[in-house]
Amino acid sequence: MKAFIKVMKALSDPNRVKIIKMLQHKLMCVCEMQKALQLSQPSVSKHLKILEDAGLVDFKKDGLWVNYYLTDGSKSPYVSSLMGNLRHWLEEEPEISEIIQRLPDIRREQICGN
Amino acid sequence: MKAFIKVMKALSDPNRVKIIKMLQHKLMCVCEMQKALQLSQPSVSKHLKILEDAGLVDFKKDGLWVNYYLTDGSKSPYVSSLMGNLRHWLEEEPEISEIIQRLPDIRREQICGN
DNA sequence: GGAGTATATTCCTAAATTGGAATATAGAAG
DNA sequence: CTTCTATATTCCAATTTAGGAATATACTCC
Repeated sequence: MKAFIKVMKALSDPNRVKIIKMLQHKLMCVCEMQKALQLSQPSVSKHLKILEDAGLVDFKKDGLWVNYYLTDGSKSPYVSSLMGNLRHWLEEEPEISEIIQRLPDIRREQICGN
Repeated sequence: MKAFIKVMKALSDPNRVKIIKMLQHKLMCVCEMQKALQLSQPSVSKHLKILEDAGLVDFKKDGLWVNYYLTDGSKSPYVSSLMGNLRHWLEEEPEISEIIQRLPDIRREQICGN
């Protein structure tokens, strides 16, 4: 039950859902998401921790950068099912599609260091 | 997006999930759920309102009783998908199965009026 | 009409959540 | 080892949430 609630809570915040939708398109570092979401860096980090604890995302460090990506959810039926559905869900939502459209213009080299 | 978040939030609380799981077995009135969940009556009513607003449950009045039941979710892909999954999800959770076991002994005639 | 009962709503409190500012950590580069 | 930079953590304020007590509403029965 606790695991299920954790996943639901993780997906109960618009910014976290946006993170999931962005990661469907590419692996991203924290500062790229910060730029895309227009949030403070600590706030993004905290959202990512919640998503990680729920088993929705994982990361690999690459020097100073921390690259986040979606898990396959193989360890949890809740995660795998919801992640599958989220591939097509919300695609038409303006809030989402606008962010996705801007994604190609967000590159870490141009953002970080500010 | 708002509709999606509403559904996720509705399913982010253990007591509300328990309500959903109970309603999979039978239509219930508020005082029966109150007994099963060991919660105050206002608290149960408020949970039910949140579930209703999310499109997960609906009700029919029958005299003084208000009978709640699960919607088919035909108006929302999020609801129909999650409700489908919740048919088999959490069946093995002790928190859930214990409540389900006690369900047959909970009859409104013996409860209400106290 | 009035009394009684099941449910909803209001009001208040405690706890959880979200956000940013400030600070700490980790790794790269000199 | 010092400096710089990307990220994590801590701390605090504002908002939201969950709970119960008190109250209001709706329906039944007389």
